[in-house]
Amino acid sequence: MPKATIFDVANEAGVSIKTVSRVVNREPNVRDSTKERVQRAVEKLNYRPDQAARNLASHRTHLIGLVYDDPAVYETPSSGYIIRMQQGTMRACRSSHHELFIHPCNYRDKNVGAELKAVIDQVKPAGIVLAAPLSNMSKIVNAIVSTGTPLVKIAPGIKGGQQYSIATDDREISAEMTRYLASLGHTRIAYIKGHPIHKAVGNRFLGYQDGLKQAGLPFCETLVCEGDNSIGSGEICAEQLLKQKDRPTAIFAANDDMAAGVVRVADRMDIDIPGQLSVAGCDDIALARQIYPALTTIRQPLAAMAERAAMSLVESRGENGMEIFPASIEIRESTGPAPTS
Amino acid sequence: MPKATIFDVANEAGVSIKTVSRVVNREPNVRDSTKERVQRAVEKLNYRPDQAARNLASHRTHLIGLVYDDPAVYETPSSGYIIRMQQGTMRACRSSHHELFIHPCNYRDKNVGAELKAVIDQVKPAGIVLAAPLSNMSKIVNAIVSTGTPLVKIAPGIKGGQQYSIATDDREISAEMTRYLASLGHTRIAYIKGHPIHKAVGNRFLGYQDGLKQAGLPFCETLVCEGDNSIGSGEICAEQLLKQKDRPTAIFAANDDMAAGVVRVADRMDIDIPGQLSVAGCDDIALARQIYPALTTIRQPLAAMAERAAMSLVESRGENGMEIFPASIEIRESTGPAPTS
DNA sequence: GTGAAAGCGCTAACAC
DNA sequence: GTGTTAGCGCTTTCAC
Repeated sequence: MPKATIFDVANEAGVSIKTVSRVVNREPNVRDSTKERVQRAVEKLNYRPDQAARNLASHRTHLIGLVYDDPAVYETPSSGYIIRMQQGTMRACRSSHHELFIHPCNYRDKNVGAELKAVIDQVKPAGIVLAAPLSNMSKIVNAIVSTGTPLVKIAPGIKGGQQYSIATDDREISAEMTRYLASLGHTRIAYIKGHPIHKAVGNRFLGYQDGLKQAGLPFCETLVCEGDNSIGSGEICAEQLLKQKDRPTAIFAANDDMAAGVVRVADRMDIDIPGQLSVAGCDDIALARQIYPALTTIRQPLAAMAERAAMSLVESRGENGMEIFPASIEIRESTGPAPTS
Repeated sequence: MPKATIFDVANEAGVSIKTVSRVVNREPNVRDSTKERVQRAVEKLNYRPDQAARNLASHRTHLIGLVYDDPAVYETPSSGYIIRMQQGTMRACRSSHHELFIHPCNYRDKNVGAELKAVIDQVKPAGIVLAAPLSNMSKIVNAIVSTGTPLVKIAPGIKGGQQYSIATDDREISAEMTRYLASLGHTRIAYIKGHPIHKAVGNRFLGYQDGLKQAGLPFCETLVCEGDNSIGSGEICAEQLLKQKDRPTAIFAANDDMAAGVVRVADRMDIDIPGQLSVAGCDDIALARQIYPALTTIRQPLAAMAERAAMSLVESRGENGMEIFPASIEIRESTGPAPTS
């Protein structure tokens, strides 16, 4: 049988197509009895509104876009972060009958703005979920905003902006992790900073300094190193940190990938984790549990955050402001008491 | 200025809308001079065809769907595999002005078939790229085929079916890996099988047996263990294999995740890799280089395969048959000469 | 509460 | 080669 249209349903129910449209779109002003009659007809004919027609007439679609920086291009395969975001947005899409399209892009490219505009213009998504670090780049944000498409930013790292944001309390939880390491007896706690372009990750460094102060430990420049969020940069930083004469007994990295790099170097240098060195990461991506020893890390509810972001889009309450999701410390195998040398 | 329509362009160029349509869609039978005139008008008015209208009139979209099993639900985060596929299909989409929508699904669910049909019905994608192991499940394949949507299967593991397939020479390359291990002096080479639902991974076991035979080594039941493609199952198998009195000196796992599990167990049991145990995986996902020691593995050009799949869809030559991409052996840190006990 | 009619901006079929 | 004319299946506007 050929696909039923809105006319078939109207015929079957003995009403006009407008009434069918009202019922299908849950608009008010339809008598209950009429509504029921229409719903029966819909069932009977197995009617499903045609999206393309709907899109054309309404100038909107049921597509949610997830826009993120594509790390693959730069050999920093922190895909765990992205996968978790995808899962969250996907969950929201499923429950709201939307579909998800993904658009990895490269912020280093001069034309990202124009590219994004073109894509949005083309797809006409119902909304965009914008992942960090793109969410803290005005170039990107403005390009999306200029299309008039609803936007939610994930972990923009800063308060400003007229868009709704979803973030975690990076600074506080990082302070807590630092205090936890101090509580294990570590006094030389090193820190590996992330890529400076990523504002939210930058907040973690502030938290590290807070934690040090709260634990009564001095901040020491030589115990800080700057990576770029990749495993490779974690390795380079770890080598630098661990070849010092008075080397740290704990290293806290601003993300799990860099922490994994530290573990690789320690393995290679035959430094026992956590016996001689404690390592902590941040994000709790899958990798944290895949390596040995499994990483103590900060669990960010990324999927939940992304799901919330997508839901706020489909519910399209044009909120602004920021919602904070609580992060938590996940203690695994890579941290332990400071060595008693 | 309001968005230009095909009428505006036709006016500007002094032709009919059909001619504009021809030029925009690169159809033949347009005089060069007319074509140029139209193109100038398009430029001038910055005309971009409206996708929704196009979709409605043509009953097609410019969306490519990537359908895969969502491992997240089952705590087997082998996301590396999926990410590589996404990258490949994305590349094809970019170069052909398509967008990518992703649809993870769960083959264990009774209703996947209906769900897929509904989604396809809704989105009307130009084509579907179907990842393994879904590609070897007739329930899934038939559901998609019944919608009439072009389909390309990735690594279906078997020849049959009327759809175009893209695969690697799993069996041969696995034999080669086995011979490589034998050439290092290993005589007790264990194998960890993958989940039986995954046909392509099953072929690797045949290759292992081929390789053993070619190297003149006996096949030994007690050196074979069956996992489910997850890290956790790799750990369980490794424990079983390594607690034997006459334990293997090499373990070849049917995928990288399980190989990573072996590495975790060896670390825990203080077995040196590759000094006392060589470990080899398959797929070359990012994880293979993220752990220490980095895994010797079989490099599958997954992204290239997925890209080819998506391209064949947008070029919509209704091919069938199977295209084989060559895999290669990637020697890293986890394999070495057999111990000379 | 409900319906009639007018598009939305394109593609497809066919005429010229 | 090029143009004409119908739709595609909805939403919107506004009248009743």
